[in-house]
Amino acid sequence: MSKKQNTTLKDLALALELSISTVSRALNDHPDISISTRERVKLLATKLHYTPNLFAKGFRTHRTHILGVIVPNISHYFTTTILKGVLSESENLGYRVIISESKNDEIKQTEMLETMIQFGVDGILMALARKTKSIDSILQIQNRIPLVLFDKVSDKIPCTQVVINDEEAAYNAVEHLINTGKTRIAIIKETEQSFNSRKRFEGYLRALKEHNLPIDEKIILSTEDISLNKGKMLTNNLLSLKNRPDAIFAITDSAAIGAIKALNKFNVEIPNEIAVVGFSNNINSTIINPSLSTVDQPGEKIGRTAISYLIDEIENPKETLLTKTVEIKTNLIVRDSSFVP
Amino acid sequence: MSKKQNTTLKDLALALELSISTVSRALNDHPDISISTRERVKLLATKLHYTPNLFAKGFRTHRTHILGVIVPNISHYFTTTILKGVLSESENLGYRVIISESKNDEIKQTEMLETMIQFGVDGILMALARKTKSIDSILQIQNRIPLVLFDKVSDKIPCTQVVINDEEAAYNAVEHLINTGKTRIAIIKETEQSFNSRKRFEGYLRALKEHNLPIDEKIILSTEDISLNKGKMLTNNLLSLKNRPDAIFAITDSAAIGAIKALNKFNVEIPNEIAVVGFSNNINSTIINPSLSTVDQPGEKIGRTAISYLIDEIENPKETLLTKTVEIKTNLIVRDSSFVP
DNA sequence: ATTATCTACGCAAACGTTTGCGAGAACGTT
DNA sequence: AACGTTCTCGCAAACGTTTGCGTAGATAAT
Repeated sequence: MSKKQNTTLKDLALALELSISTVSRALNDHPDISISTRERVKLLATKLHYTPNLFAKGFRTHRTHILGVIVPNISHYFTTTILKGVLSESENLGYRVIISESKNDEIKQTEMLETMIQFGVDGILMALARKTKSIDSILQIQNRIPLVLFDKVSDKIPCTQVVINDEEAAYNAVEHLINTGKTRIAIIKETEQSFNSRKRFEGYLRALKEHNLPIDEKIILSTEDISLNKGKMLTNNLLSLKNRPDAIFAITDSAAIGAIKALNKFNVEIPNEIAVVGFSNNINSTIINPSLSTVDQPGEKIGRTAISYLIDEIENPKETLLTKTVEIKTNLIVRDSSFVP
Repeated sequence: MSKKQNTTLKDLALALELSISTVSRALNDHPDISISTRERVKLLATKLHYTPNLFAKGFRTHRTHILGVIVPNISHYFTTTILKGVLSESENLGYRVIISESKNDEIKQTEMLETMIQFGVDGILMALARKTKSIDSILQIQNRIPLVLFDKVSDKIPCTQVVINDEEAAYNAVEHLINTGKTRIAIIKETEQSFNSRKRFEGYLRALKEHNLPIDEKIILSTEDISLNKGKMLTNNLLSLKNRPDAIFAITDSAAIGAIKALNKFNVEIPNEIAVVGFSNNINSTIINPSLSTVDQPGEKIGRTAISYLIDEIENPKETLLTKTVEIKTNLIVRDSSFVP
């Protein structure tokens, strides 16, 4: 009904007795326009609540100021903290974000890349779906628009990648256990060689080696799809060992919580008999009893830096694509599951 | 480098020796164009991977096929399940979604409404920020584009609102406690009269009345900002009562978990001495020990129906704005915190 | 005085699509 | 044979913005 016509450049031009092009340049601070007229134009523009028509603009400049973000699963708490950073940073820099879930489905993932490009996003930020094989479609995206990877990354894709220092974080976690007097530390990890799992395992190994502790295959457990239940089951296996471990480092919080549940069930004293450390700082980690020691991943910071790199690449296009890994520091949060007063 | 020019209507027209307008109409199934040419055009279009330039299109039609979604906090698990539904349904119907967080800040909320409109969204879906006062700005939005509310709604805004049947859900939860033999049921709710809290309280009262149980003000507890810690504190209060309750109905899972933590601390047997029921079916509800009985809110369904109503309004504009409340059924999940074999 | 340089602005095309209007061809009607 | 319809299609304008180019006037250089 109230058609609330937005004011356009034409309106401003008419009112100021200038040409449309001059008004446009004035608003964009083009040096061809004298300072005085620039100010005159801007004054009226704000007075009339002029806001540029984003379509006409994007239509001309092929820039939409919209970013695409693809995550495997939006319900993971860690993901949402990243999204918080993504949203706030991009809004600060004048961009909006459209989000999609790949559900760890590679087909869907490439579909999304396509439609996002079709929707004209200026750049894409994504965490790879599990077991992403066909790098091709992703590489194709790259000579269309900038791409930045985070969390789930791949060194086969030449772009900037924002991750945490998995290896060091795991090293610190295991070292912490060693410092509390533990000498036989089990690990629960993924079989499937995900980037994160591999790095964390390396950190685990380095910590043991540097502290001259033996590495025992029997307490290095792997599972295909790591989860709370798998954590439980594998912990049961550990408990049935003749030579039980005195600590468990689980590569993910859910597995760690499963471990605690299993230990609780068999009345194993935590952390005295067996300590537990997880990874991610889920909300759950304070719900479980005893509360879980874990590696905190600063999600917001990851999101913010990933976005800032992406926007930088959009606004200052580089000639060559190169892999650049940005590592965000994590920090260990010690709680009751590993705390020895 | 490889400028990968997208094919345009012009290209098709040239190749087919037709005019641009005919090609356009053919692709849009305009009756003026003969079926045979329509097919010819479409064939070549798919062969050449023609995809319409969304900007030019939006520029002309003032339609972007982008929806705006505003939520108070993206990190709430319940919110993410809703978003799952929102994303999948809108993608099915050919729309994309841009998401923003209001952080329960009313100022930010109205800002976001503004910039979303500026970005040309076709419609907006939102959950109100807590204590939203100035309905004005929202009403203003409404005569620009369609608006649908979900979860946190207000009957002062004439639009369709998708919510759960709070009253009935609470009724069922309390009735369940009564059926297990409980007769003195406390409630932990919000003071601030949020829509949800009020409705759930009404359900609580109705359940007691219909089962001829007395209503005792001393076990009706309220808090301004409901949380895990508040749940703990209020439960401590309940425990210090001479006449303790034999069950607690907390209006939110976090408060219920706080209650369980407090009960565990004082070695109160759950559910025999005091049973607990929460509301939301957080992930946490299975982490806590004993596991929490709670009301499951089908987030995905809420998201999907909200989106489908929104898109319907976009594609079939109504003349008059009217309040229409759509209630989604919940169901009670009984776990150990209230289960009596 | 003539020419070159600079400043400040306007003209008009272009981006790709949709759409009102008009018009030729084919057909049937009288 | 003249006329009215219907079916297909093309012409051209329009959406709001950016931008290459042109240019009038002012200033500086020769």
